[in-house]
Amino acid sequence: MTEATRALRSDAERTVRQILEAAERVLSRNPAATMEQIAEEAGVARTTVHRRFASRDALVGAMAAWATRRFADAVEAAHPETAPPLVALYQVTANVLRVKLDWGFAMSRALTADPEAARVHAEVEEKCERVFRAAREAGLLRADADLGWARRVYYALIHEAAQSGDGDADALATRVVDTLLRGVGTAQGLTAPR
Amino acid sequence: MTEATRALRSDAERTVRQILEAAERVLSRNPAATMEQIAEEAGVARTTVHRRFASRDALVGAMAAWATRRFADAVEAAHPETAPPLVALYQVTANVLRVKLDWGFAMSRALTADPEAARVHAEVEEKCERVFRAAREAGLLRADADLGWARRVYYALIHEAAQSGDGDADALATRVVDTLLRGVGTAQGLTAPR
DNA sequence: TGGAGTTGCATCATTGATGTTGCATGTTCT
DNA sequence: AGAACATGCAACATCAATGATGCAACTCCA
Repeated sequence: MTEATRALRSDAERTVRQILEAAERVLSRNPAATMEQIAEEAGVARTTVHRRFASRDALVGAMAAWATRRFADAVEAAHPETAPPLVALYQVTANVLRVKLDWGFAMSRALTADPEAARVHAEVEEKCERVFRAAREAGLLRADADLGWARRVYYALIHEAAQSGDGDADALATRVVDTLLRGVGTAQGLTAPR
Repeated sequence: MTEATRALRSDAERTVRQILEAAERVLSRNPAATMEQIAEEAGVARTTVHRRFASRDALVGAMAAWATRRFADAVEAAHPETAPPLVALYQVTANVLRVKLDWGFAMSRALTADPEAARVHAEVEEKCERVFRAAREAGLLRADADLGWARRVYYALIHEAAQSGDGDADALATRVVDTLLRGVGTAQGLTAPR
C-alpha cells in the first residue's frame, strides 16, 4: 500500500465514521428517517452515503456490526468470567451503558440476520447467562429466581437507564443493579418469599 | 335512524373491528407492514380498508384511540384512588396487562398528537403518580425512592411481562409487582440503603 | 505539476406504498 | 322485488425513497 492510498483510505474511513455516527443520531430519534436526512446530519451529499453503503440495509448492517463489536468489547472488559458476580454485574452494566448511550439504535438493530453479529451476541448472552447463574449460586439472586425473567428485567432496566439519560454511566449502573436486586420497595406488607 | 341503516351500520362496525384487530396482529409483528398485509389478515380487500380509514395515519389513530379507551377503563376498574396502594398496584397491573396483551402495538402508538388521547393519558399518568405517592407514604416504597424512576421501571416491567407472554394476566401481574418491589435479589452483600 | 481518489451536484430510473375511482356483485331490510 | 349500502376487483394516479451515473472541482501526496 502506497502512502497516498493510506492517507486517502484514512480520509474515506473518517467519512464512513461520520456517516455512521450521524445515522445513529438521526435514526435513534426517528427510525424511519431517510438517507437524505442522514446525509444532511453527516454533512455530506446523499450520493456519498450511497457510494459508501450499497443500500440502506448495508448502512444499518454496518452500524449494527460496529455496535456489536463495541458491545462485545464492553462486556469482555468487565472480565465477567473471573470477577465476583456482583462486581461483574456492576462493571458489565456500566460498560454496556457507555456503549448504549452512544449507539442505542444500532444496538437495537444488532439482532438482524448477520451470521457474525448473531455469533457474537450468542456469545455475550452466554456470558450473561453464566454471570446470572453464578450470582444465584453465590446467594446474590434468590434461589428460586427465574433466570430468564431476571435477564429480561436486567436488559429492560439497562434500556430504561439509557433512555432516562441523566447521570453518567457509573451512576446509572448503580441504579440499575440496585433496582434489579432490591427493587424499589421495602418488602413490607408483601407475601412471604415463594 | 331506520332499521336498515342500523343493521348496515352494525355490519360496517363489525368490519371496522375486524380491520382494527387484524392491524394490531400484523403491526405488532411488523410495524412497517403494508395496508395490503393488514387487509389480507382482516380478510378484506385493500380498498375496503381505505374506505374505512382515510389514510394509514387515520387507521393507526383509530387503533390508538380504541386502545386508549380500553386502557383508561382498565385503570379505572381497579379503583386506584380508593383501594390500598398494594391492592391498587396489583389490580391496575393485571387489568392493564389484559389490555396490553391484545393491544400492545396500539398502546405503543397511543402517545401521538391526538388531543383526546393525550388528555386521557395525562389523566391516567396522574392516577399512576398518585398511587405511587400513596405507596411511598404507606411505606410500601422506600422513603427515598425516586418516583420518576420507579414509574419508568414499572412501565418497563409491564412491557416485559406482556412480551414474555407466558401465563395469564394475574400471574404476570404478581411477577411484575413482586419484581418491582423486591427485585430479583436477596439483598445480601449489597451496600446499605442510601 | 500531475495523477489518484473523493466529493458535490444535477439528473434520471426504478420501485413500492398509498390513495382514488368506476363498476359489477352481493347482502340485508322493507 | 326494490332500495340502500357495502364489498371485491381492476385500473389508475401520485409520491417519496432508493439507487445509479456523469462530470467538474477539490485535496493530497509524490
